[in-house]
Amino acid sequence: MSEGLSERVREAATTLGYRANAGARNLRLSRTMTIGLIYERMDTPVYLDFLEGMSATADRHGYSILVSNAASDPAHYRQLVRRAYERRVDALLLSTPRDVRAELEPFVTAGVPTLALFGRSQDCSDIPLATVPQGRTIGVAADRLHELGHRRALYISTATSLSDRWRSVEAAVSRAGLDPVRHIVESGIATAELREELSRVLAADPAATAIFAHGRHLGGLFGAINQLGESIPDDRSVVTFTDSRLTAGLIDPPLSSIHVDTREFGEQAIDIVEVWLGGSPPRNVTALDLASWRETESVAAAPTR
Amino acid sequence: MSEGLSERVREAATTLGYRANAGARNLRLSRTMTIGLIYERMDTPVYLDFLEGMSATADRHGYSILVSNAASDPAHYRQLVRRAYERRVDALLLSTPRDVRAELEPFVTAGVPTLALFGRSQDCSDIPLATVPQGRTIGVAADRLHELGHRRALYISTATSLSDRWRSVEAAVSRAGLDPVRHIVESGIATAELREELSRVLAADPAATAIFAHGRHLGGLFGAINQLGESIPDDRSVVTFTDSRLTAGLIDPPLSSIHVDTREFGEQAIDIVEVWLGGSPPRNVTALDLASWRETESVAAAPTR
DNA sequence: CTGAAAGCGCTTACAG
DNA sequence: CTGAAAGCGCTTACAG
Repeated sequence: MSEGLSERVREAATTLGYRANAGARNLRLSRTMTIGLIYERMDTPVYLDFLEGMSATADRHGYSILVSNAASDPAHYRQLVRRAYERRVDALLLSTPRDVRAELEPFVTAGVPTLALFGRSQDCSDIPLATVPQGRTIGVAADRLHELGHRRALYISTATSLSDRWRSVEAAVSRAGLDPVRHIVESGIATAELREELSRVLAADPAATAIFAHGRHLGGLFGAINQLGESIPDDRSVVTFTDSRLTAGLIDPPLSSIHVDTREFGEQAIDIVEVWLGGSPPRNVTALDLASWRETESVAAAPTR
Repeated sequence: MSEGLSERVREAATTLGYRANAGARNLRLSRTMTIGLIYERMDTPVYLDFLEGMSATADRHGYSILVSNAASDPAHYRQLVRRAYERRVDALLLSTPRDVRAELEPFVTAGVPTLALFGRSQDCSDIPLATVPQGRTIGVAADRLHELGHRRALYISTATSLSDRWRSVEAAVSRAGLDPVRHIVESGIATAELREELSRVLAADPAATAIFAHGRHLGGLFGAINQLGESIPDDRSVVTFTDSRLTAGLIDPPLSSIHVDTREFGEQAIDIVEVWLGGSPPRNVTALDLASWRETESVAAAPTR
């Protein structure tokens, strides 16, 4: 075939608008160039950061991402896993998988890369996990708070958490020489209600001058502190977790945080999968060093009695 | 075939773990049961709300969603459109398409449902658009601010916006009897820098007691107001746009807003596509009535001189 | 009613 | 080097 001919064919293809059918090609090559992502829920902007990172690297490797959301429904989660298998995704990323081991069996049997993210339940303990351990960084924060004179730390969160952050906080805070206390908040509580609840908690515990809280409880916390006539950081120092790039611009001065680069986490998750597709499965748990302590004006010396 | 046999076959299939290959089935049926979603960027949590709504309805109809992100790169956007075509998505949702008309041609020719979201550039004016018009609601807000004694409204935003909100604000605000002024912010500006910039703007314009600002500029705005020793709502009333469910919990008291139910928008976008797949294309622009005025303590009577 | 064949749109090994 | 055939895993129209 002459060079000129090949050129003319190419030209004709462009003119006629021929575009190869990727599905047909992939059927022939028995792959789909598709990576499944199943979210257990979509309740924090951090998931968009993650998706952005994933999407960027997957794109670069020619993969497309099939996202879905179980919306906190375990049965739905299982169904989504089955669907992902029917679609023969080349790899599956699972946000906090819980009680889905049976549905994952076809993937495991077929040797399809299947990676748990953020956390996983007991039954899925043989499914490789990628996480960003925050214990060390929480330790840095706790030490700093102790240095600033704080002696009692309050951790605010909902009850269930597969990533089990309370244990990390409790351990790190005790080690630093502060008393750890926990306040459990009902999941999905309204901000106004949370404000009242935290007002009582704070009023009853003036010694808890260091506070760790998650993004979704920040509004209620600020409201409570305000309502009590207290202020940040004069009366209470506040630290938050994995703040999203997308919400950072909402608070000024910005909060001190156990920061996690979630976008980068997304990129590295795909890297792991990519290597796995190349034949090397990851270890049972891959700890990504993506957490860092970010100190801002929301943290200061503990008030003197 | 006896009923018992059919039952035994079904059983055997389950035991052996047989799951039909959806790709092969879809090739035969020349469809993919896949809907493409291309984001021009992923810079607000609102996009996760939208994705959640889309995902829920698409799921219900048996469709999967292929998301991608052009990350503000026009060439990348065009490439993603080509990729979506190669994958033969059954329908394509485009967040603010701009200068991609040529790449959309194969979809248009093939009669594949292709829907623009939020806004579209001039060249894409024949691609049906779904939006949530906010003019009326901005009018309600403006009237309310006038009623509260405000006479000058400041609108803060970046320069480019396909949805062109400034025109709506300008028109509505003037109609209500307030002077509209605009302050253009550099895209991607840091919160601290924005705080300084807005401090100067506000100091120079004490009469602008009503302020309209987007989520990403709120931190800087709060900082500026604080820095000037002013407060909300005593000195300035603040209104924001399409606040995300995901960030609502971050601010207390909550902000007044031109609220848009973005999750529902996602659901209805899929409904439109679903009807289109059934044979009825939508009108050139579908205006969804999903905006509402939410008044909170961030808005109050204008200060008396 | 049952079973084999054709075909969806590709790629690749193979014969000419 | 070129061209026709086989096959990826399904569904459906068709012959027996």
